Amino acid sequence: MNLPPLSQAFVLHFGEMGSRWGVNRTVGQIYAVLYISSQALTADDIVERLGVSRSNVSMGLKELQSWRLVRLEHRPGDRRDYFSAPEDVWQIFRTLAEERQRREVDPTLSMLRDALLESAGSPEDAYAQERMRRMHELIEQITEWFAEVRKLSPEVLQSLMGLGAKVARLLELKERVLGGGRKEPPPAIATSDTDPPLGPGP
Amino acid sequence: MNLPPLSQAFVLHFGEMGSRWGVNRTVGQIYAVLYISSQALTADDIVERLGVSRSNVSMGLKELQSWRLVRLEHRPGDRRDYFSAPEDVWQIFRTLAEERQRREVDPTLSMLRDALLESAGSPEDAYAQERMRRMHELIEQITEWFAEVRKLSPEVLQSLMGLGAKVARLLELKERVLGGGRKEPPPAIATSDTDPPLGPGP
DNA sequence: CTGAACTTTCAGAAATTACTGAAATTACCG
DNA sequence: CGGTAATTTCAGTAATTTCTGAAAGTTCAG
Repeated sequence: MNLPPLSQAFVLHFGEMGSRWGVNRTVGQIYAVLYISSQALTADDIVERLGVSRSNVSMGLKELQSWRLVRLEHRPGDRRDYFSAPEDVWQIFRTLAEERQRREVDPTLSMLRDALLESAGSPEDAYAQERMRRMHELIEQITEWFAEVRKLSPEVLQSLMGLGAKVARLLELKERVLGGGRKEPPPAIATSDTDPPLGPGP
Repeated sequence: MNLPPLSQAFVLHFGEMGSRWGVNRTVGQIYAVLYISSQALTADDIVERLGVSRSNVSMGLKELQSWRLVRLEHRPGDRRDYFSAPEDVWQIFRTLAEERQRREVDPTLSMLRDALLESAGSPEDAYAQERMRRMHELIEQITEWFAEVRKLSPEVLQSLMGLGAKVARLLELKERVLGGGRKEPPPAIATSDTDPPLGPGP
């Protein structure tokens, strides 16, 4: 590996972390190299910095492109592909969240929806189905919330995050000022804690 | 695998998904079996349902315990260990988020902090360090926000999620009502989009 | 103690995943 | 076209991870 010391530490760390994620070491390292590079790099630049095979880099870049985490560009009079990682960290975060949603959450939602349409053929399955319903409900709620939040500009989002839990106090404020002018009526909100117990299974 | 049809589909799916996550197929399946079970199960019950070795189940349960996703209980007059998955889906979500924070985010924050304390020995490293600073900033902000949000009760949290992006409008409302009575002064909020460009590297 | 019931550990086998170099393919230039 | 510079694919190998059965460990009743 051919990198200055700080960069090397960062790249090695991303290699390790990559594995805790859905990507392999090399993919993590390639992304790290691009993230801290001040200019776009060719695949051979990356080979040179990481000391892995050209084909490995090619595959890694392809995977990073499928995550929309790297961008491909070209230079006039140069046939090579140049790769770079978008700079805006908020945008990176958003992209990551979207891709994970697509890869991890959507298939699960879809499986749960299918299972909820079937009719249970045994008491065990009936109970299982009820548990799936609860999981489906949760995931759908979080998914919808996140889709909404994605519409906010980074500025507003940052303000909200800056407020942190104080947002909860805003909620009370709203109640006070607008006097419960919500779409849904204000009866006690159902929570998992207050859901009726499912009762013992078979 | 010895499970009724709906349960089996769910368990198989969790096995697949487990791999996209940081856990292996068996661990995912064990969790799934416990999640949809109406009562606590012994390790041998799980062996029976999944058709994997006893030792594999033992290791998987240990891992799930380290994630705080399963709970161990005992019954009077029975020496065996009984395992169950907590019922409350919100609590499960919270636990997952906390563990991932601990395993994926905290080590990265720590590495970044260390790197930011060093002094860069080359122009490349100086640029890399600046990029790391931006990443550190983002992660820290999101981490703090999440720590705040964790303090909210599930009820309030659900209300907030129900509001979705409408929360942003609350923000404007607050400005209007309270007239900018914030801790921090209200100059334009710095965003990644408006950060000064770092300029070309070396 | 002893032994039965249960759980954990661990070394090696099996399965999976990652990586490489060679060959095939693509893109472009003259 | 033919040639060259680049990228991609792929079959085989290397490395890693997962899984198992056997052995060791633990707990508790008698």
